Amino acid sequence: MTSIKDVARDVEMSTATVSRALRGLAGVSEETRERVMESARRLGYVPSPSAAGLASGQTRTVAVIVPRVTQWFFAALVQGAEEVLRERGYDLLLYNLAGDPSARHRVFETSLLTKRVDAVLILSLKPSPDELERLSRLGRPVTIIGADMPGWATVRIDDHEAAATATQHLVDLGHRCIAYLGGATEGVLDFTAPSARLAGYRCTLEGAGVALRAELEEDGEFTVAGGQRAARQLLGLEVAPTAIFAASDEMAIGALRAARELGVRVPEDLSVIGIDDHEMATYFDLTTVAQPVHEQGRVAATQVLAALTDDDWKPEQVILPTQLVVRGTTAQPRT
Amino acid sequence: MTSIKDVARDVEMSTATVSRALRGLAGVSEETRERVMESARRLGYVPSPSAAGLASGQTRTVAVIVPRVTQWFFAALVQGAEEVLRERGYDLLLYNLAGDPSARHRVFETSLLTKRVDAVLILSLKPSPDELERLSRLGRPVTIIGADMPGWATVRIDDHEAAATATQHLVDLGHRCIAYLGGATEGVLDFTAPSARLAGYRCTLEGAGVALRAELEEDGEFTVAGGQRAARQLLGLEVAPTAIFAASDEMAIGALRAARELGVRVPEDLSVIGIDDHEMATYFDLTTVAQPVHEQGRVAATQVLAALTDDDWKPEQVILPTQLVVRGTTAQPRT
DNA sequence: ATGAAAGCGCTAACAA
DNA sequence: TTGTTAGCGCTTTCAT
Repeated sequence: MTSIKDVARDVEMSTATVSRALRGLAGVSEETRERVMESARRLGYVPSPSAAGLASGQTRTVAVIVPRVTQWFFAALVQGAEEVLRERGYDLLLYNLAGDPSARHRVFETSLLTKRVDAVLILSLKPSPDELERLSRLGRPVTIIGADMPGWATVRIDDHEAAATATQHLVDLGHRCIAYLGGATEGVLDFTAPSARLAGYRCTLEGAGVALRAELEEDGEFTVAGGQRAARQLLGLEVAPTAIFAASDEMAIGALRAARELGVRVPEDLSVIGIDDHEMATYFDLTTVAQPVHEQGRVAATQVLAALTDDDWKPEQVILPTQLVVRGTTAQPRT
Repeated sequence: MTSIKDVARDVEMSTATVSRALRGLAGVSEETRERVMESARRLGYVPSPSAAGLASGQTRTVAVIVPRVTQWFFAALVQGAEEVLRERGYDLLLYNLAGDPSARHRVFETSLLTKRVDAVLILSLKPSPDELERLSRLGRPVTIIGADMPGWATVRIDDHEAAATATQHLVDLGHRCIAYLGGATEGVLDFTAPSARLAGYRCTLEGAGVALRAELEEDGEFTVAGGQRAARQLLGLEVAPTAIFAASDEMAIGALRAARELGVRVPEDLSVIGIDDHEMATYFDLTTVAQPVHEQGRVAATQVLAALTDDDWKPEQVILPTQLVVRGTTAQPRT
């Protein structure tokens, strides 16, 4: 394996100069740089990240912690982040928790990350106080996507507003009996979205003078299957809703499925709206509040890299815009 | 940052012994091992992967190269692989090509991989001869998922058989005018599946004494949108097919969408079958030939790690079974 | 069972 | 602009 020494010998220079030339640092004559580059190419030289990391303390690697890559939403975030990282020459170390509590424990507690990565990207997970403590002890930039944590660098949408937009759309159509499909609003595995979206739903209904009914708020676990189960429940109510606002498109898709099962026509008998603009949303003709998923991944990666290079960097809370996308699953209630 | 030296000093031993004790190597007294462990814990010692990598030449990291994480199929493979890697203490470096040719070029050509990972997992990509050449020069274990490449370690399903099963299902139902939705069967971006599935389709039709019609074979690009476009085309034919076999569930979903658009009823006027058993398949009530996606990721990771540890390891071609899953999108043709 | 010592391949501070 | 010289924090012979 050819090392920097081989290149140095080849161009008859010190390894220091070769290192500088290869990394594009200042203080190297143009001629030298070219000779070094040419030699490196000719000899097939590839730098050793381990050696560079050991000597410099920088790994040019970013850890991305994701709840579950198989969910389109998280995968899209990862993809956005990966693009930016790659462009800037950083590698992406993927930690997929996939619902395994021990995996989460290991990543955070046993400081797997120490000395291994330059920065950390946390996708749609709300770290516990203990985990936050460990993260800050890491002494490395951390950006969190989808959480509202003052003092930390975060990227998210305005969940309250997004939910309000969705609910208002239903209200504007004339619906008064509107159910909510959400998820757990507390617990370690929670993130900001569920509670903020629930609040947005409630506020809007109250603003419209509609009384809240506890039995119209169901837990759909943010999955298709959970949404289907919860919607089945809702549609079986004595006073069934004429519309369902699901806090995620996957739950909304589950609701559509439940409606079909029960012979409830959409949008004639039931309107359904989600949040996300999932890649499949268009194929279900689902009305939704779109959020820039891919872009959030990009912004988060950009932010965390900025923290690595800018000296006067301080954590920012970035909020990206959402947009109502009206498709075919919402309509006026039958009179 | 506490290093191995600090621990050595603390237990009044050499760093060599501490290193051995920490890694569970033989030749360390039980008492010493316990003292070392305790001290390491107390001092909050975390080993440096860079240093270990530099000294040992092993990074305990595996590169996973994936065409596009946002596609459920690939994400599920990644998740399967990640589980196994994590269990065994390996990290996963994700390279997402996402259709960016320069990304692919960079990963393979500029040997981003050299000195960085112990092994490589390639998901559903058929490396070009040039890329194969580079991979073998890596001198590291490589496992390829979804390709049929004798001499290399591969994990896949029998694509020919899967396609035959799907086609035969339609034939058995009485269909004679069966269209095929596939993808490019050549080019660098191709993998084994498209051509093998097309062949399985053709063989089965011929076996059933049904004449092939070129206009019934369409390119759906293995995406929902592509499938929809291609199916629209097929359904507009003068002699339109009574059934469509899509080589992937995503294309099948596109076909369902096209049928709905055109007022073609499924399964009354048109039967649709896919391959994969995509997570959404059940919500579309899609008949399909299921393949063990997650499991293929696990097997591939297990295989590549075995190569790392077993001395007498040689590349194996693993083929995992598929299974017909009949749901509601296939039925007898109307007479 | 343990230790001494020589690197692994690079970066960075200091000199020249 | 370039070179010299120490390491970075481990692992791994080779001794003992």
